[in-house]
Amino acid sequence: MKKQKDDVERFAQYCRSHGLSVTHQRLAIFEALASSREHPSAEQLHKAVQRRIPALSLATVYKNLEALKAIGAVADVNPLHEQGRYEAALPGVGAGRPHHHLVCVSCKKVRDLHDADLDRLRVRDAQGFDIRAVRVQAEGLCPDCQARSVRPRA
Amino acid sequence: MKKQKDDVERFAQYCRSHGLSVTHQRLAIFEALASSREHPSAEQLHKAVQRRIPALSLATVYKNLEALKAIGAVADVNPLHEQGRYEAALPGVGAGRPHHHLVCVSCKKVRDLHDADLDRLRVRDAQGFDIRAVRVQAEGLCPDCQARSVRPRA
DNA sequence: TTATATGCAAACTGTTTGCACGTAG
DNA sequence: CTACGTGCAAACAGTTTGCATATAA
Repeated sequence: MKKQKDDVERFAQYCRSHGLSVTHQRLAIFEALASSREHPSAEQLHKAVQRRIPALSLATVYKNLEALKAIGAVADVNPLHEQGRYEAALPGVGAGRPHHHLVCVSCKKVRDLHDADLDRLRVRDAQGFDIRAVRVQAEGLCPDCQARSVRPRA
Repeated sequence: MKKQKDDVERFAQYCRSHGLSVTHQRLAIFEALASSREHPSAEQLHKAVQRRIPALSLATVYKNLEALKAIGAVADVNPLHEQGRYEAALPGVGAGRPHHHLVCVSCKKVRDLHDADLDRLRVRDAQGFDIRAVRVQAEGLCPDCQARSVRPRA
């Protein structure tokens, strides 16, 4: 496991080439994230990195996650985490049939996607999970946001 | 569109048979949700229903969504909305390759799911979206939570 | 040296809770 | 009549922001 050093260097380069300084906090946060298989929340990450940097503040974790997302070094697991979204599930009423979702990563709009092929998907390696539903989430830009991004300052 | 009356009745029956009273607030909230294609948030729903019931409180909307989820009449679009979750995305480091997710609906654990077949998925009817990624999210119970649910009060 | 990052505390947003009153069954 | 639901206000949790200080380059 000496490949880790390479990764650190690669991360440092990536930051510099994108105009971000390489602080030890930033480095530690990224290392903790990259070596975790937990898809951690900001708080989990904060706790983990505090073992090495006790003075680390939670605000710094948030600011770094934001900065690293902006340069593409970190990604949200989930584009819809800012507020709960609901749908009717009473069989036969509203959205009560199996379906998938189109999600606009910009305005967070969600549209239903009905596709019998996708309904047939099966997961090969469930890692012991008892799977209840397999949902496809297609992420991209909705028509409105595409139009907006052609003329960014409209 | 006189089928709506049937749906209302069906919803009322469903509530009663699950021990929930049928209040006009509850009915209006469900109708608004079932007739929306927006996968609305609690606040959007609140605003929408307030046009008919101006005194409706946001707390009531939340309590109803909770109650209706408990009897299976409403579903979360997204099992991970309580906090942001992150992953490293630097190409080649950590989770920086295309992959999918196993999500435990009980403890919210997320595991990576690598499957070349799933990577090949294409969406048939993108409804004008410019799709950047197609992610499969398999939802179920993780091994730990399965064990727990065998002995509920351990 | 100087632009950027950090830590702290205060502000905000989305959600939950406790309790007095109201209403469905 | 009585249990369940509602509305209000206060409490909470997660996240963001402003500002003085510290640090990378």
